[in-house]
Amino acid sequence: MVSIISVAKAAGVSNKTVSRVINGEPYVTEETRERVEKAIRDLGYIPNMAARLIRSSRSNTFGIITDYVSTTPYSVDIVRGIQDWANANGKTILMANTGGSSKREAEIWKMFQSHRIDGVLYVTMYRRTVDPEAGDVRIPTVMINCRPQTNELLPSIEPDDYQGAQDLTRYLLDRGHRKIGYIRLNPILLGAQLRLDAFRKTAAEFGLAESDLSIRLGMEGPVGAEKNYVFAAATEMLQQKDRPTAIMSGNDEMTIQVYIATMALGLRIPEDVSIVGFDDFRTVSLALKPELTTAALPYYALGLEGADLLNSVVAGNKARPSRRVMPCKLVERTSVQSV
Amino acid sequence: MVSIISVAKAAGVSNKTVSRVINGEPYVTEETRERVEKAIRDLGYIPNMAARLIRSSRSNTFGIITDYVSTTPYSVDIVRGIQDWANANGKTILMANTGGSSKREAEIWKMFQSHRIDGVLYVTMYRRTVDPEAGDVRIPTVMINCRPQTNELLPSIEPDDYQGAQDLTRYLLDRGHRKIGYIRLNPILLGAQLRLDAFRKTAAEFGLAESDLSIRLGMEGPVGAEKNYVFAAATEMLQQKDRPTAIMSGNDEMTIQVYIATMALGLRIPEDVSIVGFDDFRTVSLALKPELTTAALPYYALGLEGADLLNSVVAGNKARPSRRVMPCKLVERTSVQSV
DNA sequence: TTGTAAGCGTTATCAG
DNA sequence: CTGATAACGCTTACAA
Repeated sequence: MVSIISVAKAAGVSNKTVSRVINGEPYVTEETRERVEKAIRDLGYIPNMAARLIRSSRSNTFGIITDYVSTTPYSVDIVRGIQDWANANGKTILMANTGGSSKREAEIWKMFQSHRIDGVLYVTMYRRTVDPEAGDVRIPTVMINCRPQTNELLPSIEPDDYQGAQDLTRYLLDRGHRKIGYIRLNPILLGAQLRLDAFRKTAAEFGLAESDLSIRLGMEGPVGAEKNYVFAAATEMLQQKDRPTAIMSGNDEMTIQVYIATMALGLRIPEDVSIVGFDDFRTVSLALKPELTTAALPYYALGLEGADLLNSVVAGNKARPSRRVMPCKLVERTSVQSV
Repeated sequence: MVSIISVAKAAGVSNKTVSRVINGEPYVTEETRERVEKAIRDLGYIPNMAARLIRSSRSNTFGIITDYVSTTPYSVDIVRGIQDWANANGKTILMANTGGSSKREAEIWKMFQSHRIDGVLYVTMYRRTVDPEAGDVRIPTVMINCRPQTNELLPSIEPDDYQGAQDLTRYLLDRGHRKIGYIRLNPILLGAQLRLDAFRKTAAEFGLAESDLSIRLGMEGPVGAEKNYVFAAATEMLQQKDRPTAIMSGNDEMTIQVYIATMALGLRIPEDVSIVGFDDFRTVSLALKPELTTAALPYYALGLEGADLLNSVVAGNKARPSRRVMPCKLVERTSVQSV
C-alpha cells in the first residue's frame, strides 16, 4: 500500500509536508502543494484512517445501534437521515443490530469502543422507552425514536405523536365529522398513548362527548408477535346502528384492514366513511385507493437531527440532555370527505 | 485510554505476552494467561482496532454500499442478514448509501479504502443490473440482489424470481384455474421479465393458450417516481365478460390495489377471485384479509450468503466469479381457492 | 514555509 | 514459554 512516505519521496518533500497538504493546513506554497497533489494522484495514495486515528484519537466515526430494523421497514429512513448527515460532514458510520438481545448489545458497545468511535446513535424502530446498556461506558450517546428508561438523561429525539394525532383529529372535526372511530395502536408502543390522548382531548375540545367516539384496540402483545384485532374491530365498529362517519387508525398498516373491512360491508370510501391513517408509510398510503390522508412521521429528519445533535455533544457542547421533538406533517390525500 | 502496555505492567509481563493472550495464541502458561486476563478485566482494557490494523493490514471490516434503501423497505432484511453474519464472525460493518448519485458512490469507495476494508457488499434494493464504480479499484466485491452490467464478472447473489413465479403459477394451475390474470411489475426491474416469463411458460406447459391469460402492465417509469396503473388494470381485467378466476400480481404492494379493485366490484376473495402476490412483504401480506398467498423473497438469506461468499473471496478462494441464485419460498395463506 | 524526530497501540521478528 | 525491539502510517511538537 502506498503511504505518506512514498508520496513525500515522489514529490521530493518531507512526510510532514504531505500531511499538511492532505489536511489542508496553511503554510504550504501553492507550488509545493501542487507537486504533492500530483504525486498523490499519480500514486493513487489514499490516507490510512487507522494510522491517523492512532495519533489523533478522534475517529470521526459514529456508531448506530438498532434493535429490530427489519420488522418496521419504514423506519430505515432514520438510518438514511443519519447516513446523509454523515456523508455531508465527513463522518463514517459503523452499524450494528442487537436483534433484541442484550448480550449482543453488550458486545456491540465493546466493538464500538474498540473502534474508538466518537459517539453512538441509539435507534429503536418503534417509539418506546429503553435502557441502553451503555452502563459503565461514557461514550456520548443520543437516542432516536426512543427515550431512556432510567433518569440518566441522555439527549433524545422523538416524533411529536401528540401533535400529529391532534392535527389529524382536527382535520376530521373541521370537515364536520361528529361520530369518529379510533383503532388503537399496540399499547406497548410509546406513541400509542400519546396519539390516543390527542384524539380524545381534541374531540373533547370540539365539544364531542365520549359517546361520540368509538375506540377499539387494534393490536396488542409483543412486537413481532402481536395479536391483530383490526379487521374485526373495524367491522364491528361500522356495524353499529350509529356508526362513525370517519375512522382514524393507529397507523397506515392497520388502515389496510380498515379499508378492506369497510369495503366488505359495501360501504364506500370516502363517500360513506372517511378514513385517516398515521405514519405516511408510502408503500401503503399511496397504494390504497382512494389514497390515504395521514400524518407523516419525520423519520428522515429524526436521523438528520440526531446525528447533528450527537455531533455537537461530541464537540463538547454538553449542558443539554434535552428531549427534542420533531413535528409530524399532515399529508392530505383523498380518503376524507366533508359531511 | 488504557493500552496494552498498562496491562502488561499491571500483570507484570511484557506487551507481547498480553498480545498473545488477547489473540488466543498458544505458548502461554495457563497461570500467566489468567494473570493477564485479570489485569485486562481490572483495567477495563479494550483493544484498539486502529492500532491493530496498522500493523496487520487486515481490517476485518466489510463495507456495504446501498442505493435507495428507503424506497423499498422490506429489503432491509438483506442488511440484517449481513449484520448477523458479521456479528457471528467478528467482522465490522461500514455502511454507506449512494442515494443514486455516482459522485457519491465514488466518494464512498474512497472512504472505504481509507478504512482499508477487506471487501465490499454491493447491495441494490431492487433487483437490476448495475455497474459499480469500483473501476480501478481491486477490492473484493460481491453483488447482492443485482448483477454487474459489464462482463467484469464479480460474483453475485440473486433471488430466483423465475422459480418463485413458476411455483406460484403452478399453485394456481394445480387448483384448477384456467383463466389467469397477471399484473406486471415495472419492466425496469430485473425480476419483472423473469417472473413474467415463468408465468407464461408455466401456463403454456399446462396447456393454456395465450388467450387464457390477461396480462397488464401495473407500473412503469423510474424507481421512486413510477406511474401506477394497477388499480385501473385490475378493474378492467375483472370487468371482462370472461374474467380470470385468479390474479397474480407483480408484488405484494401492488396486490393491495388488486384487492381493493376486486372488492369495489363486489367480488369476493377468494370465492370469486383468487389472488396471489410476490415478495411476502409481511406488512402487507399479513394485513390483507384474507391473508395473502405469496412467494417469499429470500432477502435475509441473500445477506447471509453474500457476506459468507465475500469472506471466502477475501480469504483468497478466488476462482469463482459465480452467479448464485437463492430460491423463493411459496407461503400458503388463504387468498386462493380451488375452482 | 519546511523538515526532523518522537510517539500513538499494536503485531512481527527473533533472541533468550 | 517469554521478552526486547523494530515496524506500521500517521500527527504533533519543535526546530530550522
